[in-house]
Amino acid sequence: MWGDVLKHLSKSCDGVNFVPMPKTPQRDVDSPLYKIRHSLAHVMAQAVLQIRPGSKLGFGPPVDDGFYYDFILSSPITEEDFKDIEKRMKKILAQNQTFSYRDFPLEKALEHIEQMGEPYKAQYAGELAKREGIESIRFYQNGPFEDMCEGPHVENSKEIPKDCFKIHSVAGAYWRGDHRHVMMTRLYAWAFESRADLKAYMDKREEALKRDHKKLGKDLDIFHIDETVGKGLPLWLPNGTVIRDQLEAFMKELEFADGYRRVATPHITKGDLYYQTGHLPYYKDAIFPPMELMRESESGERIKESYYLRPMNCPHHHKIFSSRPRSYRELPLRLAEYGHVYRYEESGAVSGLLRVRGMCMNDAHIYCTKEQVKDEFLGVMRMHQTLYDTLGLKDYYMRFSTWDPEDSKGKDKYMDDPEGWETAQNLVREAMEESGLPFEEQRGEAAFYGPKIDFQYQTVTGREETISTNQLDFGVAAKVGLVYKAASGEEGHPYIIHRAPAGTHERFVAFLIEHFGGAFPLWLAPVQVKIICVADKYEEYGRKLLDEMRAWFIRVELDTTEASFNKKIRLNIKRKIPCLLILGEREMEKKEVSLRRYGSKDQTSLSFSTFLDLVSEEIRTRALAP
RNA sequence: GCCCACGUAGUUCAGUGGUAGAACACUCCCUUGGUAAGGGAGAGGUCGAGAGUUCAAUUCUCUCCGUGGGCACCA
Repeated sequence: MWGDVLKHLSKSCDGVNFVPMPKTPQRDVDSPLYKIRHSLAHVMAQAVLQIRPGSKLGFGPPVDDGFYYDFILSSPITEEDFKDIEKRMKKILAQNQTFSYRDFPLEKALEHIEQMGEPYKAQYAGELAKREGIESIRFYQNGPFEDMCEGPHVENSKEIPKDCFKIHSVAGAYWRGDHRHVMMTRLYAWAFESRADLKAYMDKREEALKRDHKKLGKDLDIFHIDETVGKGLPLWLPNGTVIRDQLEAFMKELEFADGYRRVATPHITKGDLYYQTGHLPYYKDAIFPPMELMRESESGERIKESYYLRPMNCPHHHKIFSSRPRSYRELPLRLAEYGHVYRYEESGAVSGLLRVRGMCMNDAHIYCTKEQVKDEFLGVMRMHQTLYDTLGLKDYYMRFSTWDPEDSKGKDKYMDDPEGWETAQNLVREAMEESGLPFEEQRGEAAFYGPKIDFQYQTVTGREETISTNQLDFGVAAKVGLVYKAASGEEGHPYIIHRAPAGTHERFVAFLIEHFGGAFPLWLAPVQVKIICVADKYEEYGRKLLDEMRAWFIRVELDTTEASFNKKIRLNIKRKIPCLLILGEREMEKKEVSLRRYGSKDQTSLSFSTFLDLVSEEIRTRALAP
């Protein structure tokens, strides 16, 4: 049996059929759809100015499913106004307005925008004017509406179907995406090339929302968030705990096979640790306020001790590394822990299981030499591959998150060591290029201590989140004083890989719920087998099978409710249980079971022993489907 | 934290300036049933919390808490 387990592990680590999706398709600005969306944004602005004269304009670009426009409104707009705005937009479209543009040389453009009385546009124009290579600014006109805009647009509003768009939400958004600026009102609309496309999109969306982990989490009794416990502090119900435990068991196997060593560390720590590691300044906004205890020293002095709920596991693991002198012979040292961490996320950021304040992370730190970095980094990528392949996760892309020294918002966001950044980023880039894995670089998304590969996934509502991460830390070891004795006899600081292929249980399970629509593969399903008897008199046979399956650690239940047979079938299908076993006269006589798999209306009869073999094998191999 | 919306039974939702209703779930009784709702009865709500307006507030106003969608944030 052990041989089997190990065979399975090594097998699943072979081969590269890792085919992540590219990020959202690049926008083709010359496509009809782009022009339609962009033009509709101008039309919407025109309509909004009709009902809210004196409002000022921000930006109004196309987005993946439509467009938006930002305004400083003369008086608020609510959902009740959407119909009116749409009606006015349709009227405008019917006027067959021509979209035409003029290019003004800079000086004239600035003068012109001043006359238009659009302070935000004027501010942006002023910035454009200072940029190199810009000699003129374009203004688009349709009907009475003029907007500073690069285009392109449709030639005439009659090209836009009157029923291909729908305003769907109003939201606040900071001017230029910066929270230090004024908050504008953003109107979002969906827009497509035709009514049929719009309808298809809306139907698909409605269908997707049925998979929302918050809805399914409640329907399937996976987790509960109780406001008396606290915002963002989910309680895992028995069903959800099964999923966590199975996932955790899988990761522990993978980590064992790759030579990780497990550790266990406390959830709290004295503040001194964070002062030593220098984490505190970077995290102070996201940390729960410390617990403060007073104790008395021998001399009667009152001494204050502060304990923090840890926002990350790294410093604890670093202390394990430094608990005694280390030799290069011990590297790479891989310390793994499914560790609980607590972060005081801002109230507006907390959402379902996706952004929480208490979470459990599939964490590990690999301490290694510079020469070992590439191999170790790729080893982690392979572990991701095994996990993702096993779960059938495909719709993600890999983001190479690098630092941006020019980031005006985050001057203090990164460690100040340009050379270190350069080296670390090159190591990651080389490793990734060697592996042939596709990735997209994004500046300004790095961790404070180094570059990383983030696995970006979309929720059913279209929000992008990181589910897994693989980070190369080049600087903390020196800062914290982590050293090893090199072969030369000199001391060196290890590179540290921080990695979490299964992210946090909270977010990862949220994605799995949505990915599987709540119909989990057998190995993850909270209840794997449900026995339904046609009549009470077969329950004894059912109980016998139940006991036998339990002995094999199969999660099985016997339906003893008094509901009608039909109703039992219905309720158990609604719970998305993978295997329903129907027992009656026929089955009992022949020592058989009738099996109905989730998602199929058909059923097959087979001997109980065959069923047991098949189910066990399916669970053991963590198969996605029978 | 900011913008908008929302908060009524376990769940999904209806409703009202004169202190509430449906369906499903739950409990009990009848039904002993072969593949997605058998029949009946019952129980269940400080209408998120607090304050204000009013003779009277679940309903109107304000504050807080929570939820959803955005924005910002995301070690």
